[in-house]
Amino acid sequence: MRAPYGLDILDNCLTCPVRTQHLFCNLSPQAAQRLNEIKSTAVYPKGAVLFIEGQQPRGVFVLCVGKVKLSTSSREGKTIITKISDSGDILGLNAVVSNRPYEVTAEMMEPGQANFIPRDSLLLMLKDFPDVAVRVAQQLSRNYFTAYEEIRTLGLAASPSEKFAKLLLSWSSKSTLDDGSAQVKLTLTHEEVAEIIGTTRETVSRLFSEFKKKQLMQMKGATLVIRSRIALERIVQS
Amino acid sequence: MRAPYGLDILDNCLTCPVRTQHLFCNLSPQAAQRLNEIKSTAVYPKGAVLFIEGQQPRGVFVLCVGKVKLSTSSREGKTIITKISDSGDILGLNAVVSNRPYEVTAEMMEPGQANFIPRDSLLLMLKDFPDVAVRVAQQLSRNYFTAYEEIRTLGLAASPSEKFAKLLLSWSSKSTLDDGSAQVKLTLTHEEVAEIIGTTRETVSRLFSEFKKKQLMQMKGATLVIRSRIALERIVQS
DNA sequence: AGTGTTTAGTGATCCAGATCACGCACCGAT
DNA sequence: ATCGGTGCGTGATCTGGATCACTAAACACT
Repeated sequence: MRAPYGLDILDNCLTCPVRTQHLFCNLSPQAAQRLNEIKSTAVYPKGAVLFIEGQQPRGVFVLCVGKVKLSTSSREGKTIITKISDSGDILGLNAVVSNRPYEVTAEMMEPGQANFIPRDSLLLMLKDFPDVAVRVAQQLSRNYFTAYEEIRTLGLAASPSEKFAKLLLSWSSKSTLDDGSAQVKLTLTHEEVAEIIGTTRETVSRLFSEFKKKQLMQMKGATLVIRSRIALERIVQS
Repeated sequence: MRAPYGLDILDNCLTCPVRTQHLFCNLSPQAAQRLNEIKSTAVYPKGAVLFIEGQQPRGVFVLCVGKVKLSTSSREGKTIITKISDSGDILGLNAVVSNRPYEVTAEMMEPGQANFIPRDSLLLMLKDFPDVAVRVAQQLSRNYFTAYEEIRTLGLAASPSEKFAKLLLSWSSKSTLDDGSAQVKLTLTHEEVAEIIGTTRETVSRLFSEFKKKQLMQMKGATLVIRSRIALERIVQS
């Protein structure tokens, strides 16, 4: 991990891995300049809450360092985690653009850093800089796409096993070796995994055992080793 | 229903009920002009398919007349209906903006009419007209919002009864009388309702009986009469 | 009117996964 | 060491809805 201090958006753009088409990269110099004027940077401890479901949108957060858990809860206390964001992600964009309450709660899962852009400034920018507006539209439609994936998983994938397999695949896709195996640092509790795939803690425990027994995966300390993606894909079937 | 022929986007804007903040209304004259140049209008019979899940996006459809069923299917043939669109809705926008395959299949549920705007023309417009880009961004974030609602329903609402109650509420909200009752023309089969709330046809049948017995609703021919929203809201609880 | 086709209602069975109820391992604090 | 807290593993039970298998309407089309 890079030094979390002293980054501005442009630096971050340059240093962030992969994100070449990041929302705020390769903008016109004027837009980039403006962006750096209106943003402010802050450091957050683990457990810090950036915003809460239902709040009026104050602005967007551009995550530089750390992981963020996005979740929604029902009145009865059931919670689902809809996404784990990491560096480069834009949080709260939909709420800001549509001027509706934040639809999720965003909580830091580890210490990190984020740039904050106030709502009004961002909206003004959209009007002044067409390139930014187009970027924002693209980002929104990407968000929509992942939301749709979620809907498919929740609505079509029948069994918890299927959803679990899907989750493992999504994890491993970020770091798959040439031989089809992958290693992922597991930072979530069983409880949290349950909230992602919409089942209970106990079922997740049993899924872990089951998948280990079936040689689909194994644990090395806190590292999850996935044997073969192909076998998992056979389980998913959707 | 108005005469389905001879409408152009601007006419439609003027004649469409409610939609004052419709995507293509109140644009700058130049933008409106351009829009009318690039759009083309067509009439579709019942059952016509505007686009299919997985296809490369050709463009967006602005629905003028008729209802459209948006659905996704899994490989095993299970289908979920994610939305019933009606006049004024923009279909395929996300796919076009993000240049990914259409994420749903769009099928006319009744004869209707739609304007088609080809992908390239639309994307060019976004670059030339910032106001259109902002509108598109807003529309996308609204789409995201409804998708998120869907996620909440699927992920948090436990029982079919709950989801069914939620569905009835969403129907009645469009046409509730002062005394809390509402009448809705039921155009869907039990099968289709099942695909919306993610359960089986049989369960939907039983839900209908159950809700009738509990005095929550009743049928008058093809018209669904909802007694009191309050009772339904008690069932939803989320 | 008659015949095929889609839609609805309902009972009987079955089972995956929720729920409940433990015991145990681990870790940091006193 | 001891103690609380948090997360994990697993058995025993219970149940809501899926599934299967029908019959009965409703409708559509010569």
